Amino acid sequence: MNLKELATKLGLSPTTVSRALNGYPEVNEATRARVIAAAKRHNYHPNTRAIRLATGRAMAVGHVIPIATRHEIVNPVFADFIAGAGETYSRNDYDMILSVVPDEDEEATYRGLKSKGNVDGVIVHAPRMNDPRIALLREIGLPFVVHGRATGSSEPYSWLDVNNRRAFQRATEFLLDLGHTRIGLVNGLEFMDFAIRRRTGYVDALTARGITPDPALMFSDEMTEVAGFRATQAMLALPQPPTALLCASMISGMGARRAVESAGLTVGRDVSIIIHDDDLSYMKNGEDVPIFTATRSSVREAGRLAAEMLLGLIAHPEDAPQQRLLEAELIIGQSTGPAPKA
Amino acid sequence: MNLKELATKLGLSPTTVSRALNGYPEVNEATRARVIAAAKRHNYHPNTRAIRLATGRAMAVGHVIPIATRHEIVNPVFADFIAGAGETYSRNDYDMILSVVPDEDEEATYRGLKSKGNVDGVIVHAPRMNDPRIALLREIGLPFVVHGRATGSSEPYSWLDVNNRRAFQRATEFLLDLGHTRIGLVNGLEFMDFAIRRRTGYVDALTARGITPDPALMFSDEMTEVAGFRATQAMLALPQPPTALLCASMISGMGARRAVESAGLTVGRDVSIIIHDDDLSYMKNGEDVPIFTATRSSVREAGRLAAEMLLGLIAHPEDAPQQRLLEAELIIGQSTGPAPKA
DNA sequence: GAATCGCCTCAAACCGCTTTGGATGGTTCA
DNA sequence: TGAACCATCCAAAGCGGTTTGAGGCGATTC
Repeated sequence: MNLKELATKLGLSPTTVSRALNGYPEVNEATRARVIAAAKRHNYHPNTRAIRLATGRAMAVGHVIPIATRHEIVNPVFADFIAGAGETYSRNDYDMILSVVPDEDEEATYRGLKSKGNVDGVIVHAPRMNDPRIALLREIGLPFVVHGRATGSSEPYSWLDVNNRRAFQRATEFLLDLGHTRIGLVNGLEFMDFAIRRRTGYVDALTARGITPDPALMFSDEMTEVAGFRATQAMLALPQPPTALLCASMISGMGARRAVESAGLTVGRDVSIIIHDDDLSYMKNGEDVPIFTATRSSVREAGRLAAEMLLGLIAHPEDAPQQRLLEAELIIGQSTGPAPKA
Repeated sequence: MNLKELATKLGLSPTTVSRALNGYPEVNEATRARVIAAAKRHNYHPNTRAIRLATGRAMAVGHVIPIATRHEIVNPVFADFIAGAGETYSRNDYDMILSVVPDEDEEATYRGLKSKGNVDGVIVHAPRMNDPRIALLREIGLPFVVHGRATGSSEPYSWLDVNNRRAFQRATEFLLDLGHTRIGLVNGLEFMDFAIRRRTGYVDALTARGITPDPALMFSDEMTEVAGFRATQAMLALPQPPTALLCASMISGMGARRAVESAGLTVGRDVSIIIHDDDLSYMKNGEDVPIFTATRSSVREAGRLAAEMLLGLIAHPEDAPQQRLLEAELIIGQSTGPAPKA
């Protein structure tokens, strides 16, 4: 059933039927009702491809997921971020199209998306320092929202981020208040913007209390279980091992836990651990009582909001770029305690 | 730059330019070369929307990710599966469109996808027993491949699955060979097809050795850390606790580990653990020596293959349904050992 | 009674490509 | 030498909608 058939069946022209269904005012309300009823009865759904060609809009947004060719790692937060964004898109009848591309093909992918016209805008994932994608997207004129920020970009652009610096600063202060002074950092890769900011927060908090950050206590790697394990194991082997750790994610925190326990120590007593918790649906940090003390911010909610920002931008491209900074909560769980007496 | 402009610029008709670019034989090779050169020079990319309307093909496949409204859990294997599938799609110039929908809206989503014509086929995720989606998709005539199988569906359909029964059977046998007789099962939700099959494999192996499966040792829940923890904790509190566990995923295995260790026991000595390892990129089971003994099958590879099957089906809809059963490897890690002497 | 005005409706152009059904001119072959 | 045949190219008709510009028509105004 297409528009023309429906129109003939109703004894109307396609024009009128189209207008009736799309809520244009120049059609009699009685007629409109009749048309809508018929459309429902005949189960008429306008062909998306035709709408897209006619209107020039793609009614779709792109998410380009870069795969680091070296590590081949898909960041697990994508799943939840996308679930959140997807909710927004469904509500607005937008499609979400995902491109999984080796990071060296990213530029070509964005250009293709624009020139072939299959999306109206994109979400930029995993921004790095001085991320070239921002200039690129502005150049080719594709609306975009960055999930995170890109230190080093001068011109304003739209982004949505968690206050990573503040979160790790507060977490560090919390540990300091508990009497810890040897605090280790199990950070993500430090060319990623969020990791840089977290490190800054950590360093700032230490410095503010007169503690000189010790490079031997700062690790930076993929946020995997194994990497968390290795970093922790290395730190625990030091002459002056840390009594507390800041971990970049739930998963690296689990690696840290394994290292602590396989060293015969107990988490929360011998070694305190604070993680950053993205509140992933399949990776809940305990139930009533959180397993880990954590800085928490829902990445799913971030997905929802970022998608809304993007749709807004697409609807009003002339608007100024939007920014939104979310604060993480500091939630107390079972993995932290006072520093052990020396 | 569109086709018509390019044609005028070349002094050719749109027809010829289109044919030249699409490799049709009725065009002089010299002309073709000239056209291709001009297209490159002017950075011409055909408008996807127009192609789609003209050809009637969407050049896109859909992945409908159901969100269980009750738990709101996004299965973490999606990320890797989709990364794998995405590779296949990119190579074939297909778009991947993701719909994240509450499971009660699933049927409407599939129908909409078909009648609005935005995809040429779909991948069905997370099949359950007697899954209604199979009949639905056949009815509406949308090509599909199921990731997994749906016990109870009579008519043939295309699927790609891991031999879950066999994997868990072998894992159980391996534990039996090590002298374990009290073996616990920390399974996924048993309305999911894969969970049913795993349980069958486990039960079969026990029965074959004359051991009656003990309901007190069989748990079924979401595959989360917390669920793994709880199930394990409950079993360890039994008068006759298990000396070995089969866990449905790396994540539930981590919960199990936490429970074992917080009971003051040691994994691999007091309690052996075997997990199923989907070989997720961010959740590697150790490096040289695996952390967990595991049945392993790469879900990313599964994504690649399933996508290939689907594209084949779309290209040749008349072909008979395809099936493919992947075998999981049993890899030995540090989490298993002989049964402790009673 | 003619002119004006709103309200509805329609025919036709258009979006940018593919594809069908010729047209053209040069070759080949009987 | 004329017919059949290629090889090459083009005009035009879609694909299924949206949107512009133009009426038709009954009611109102002067």
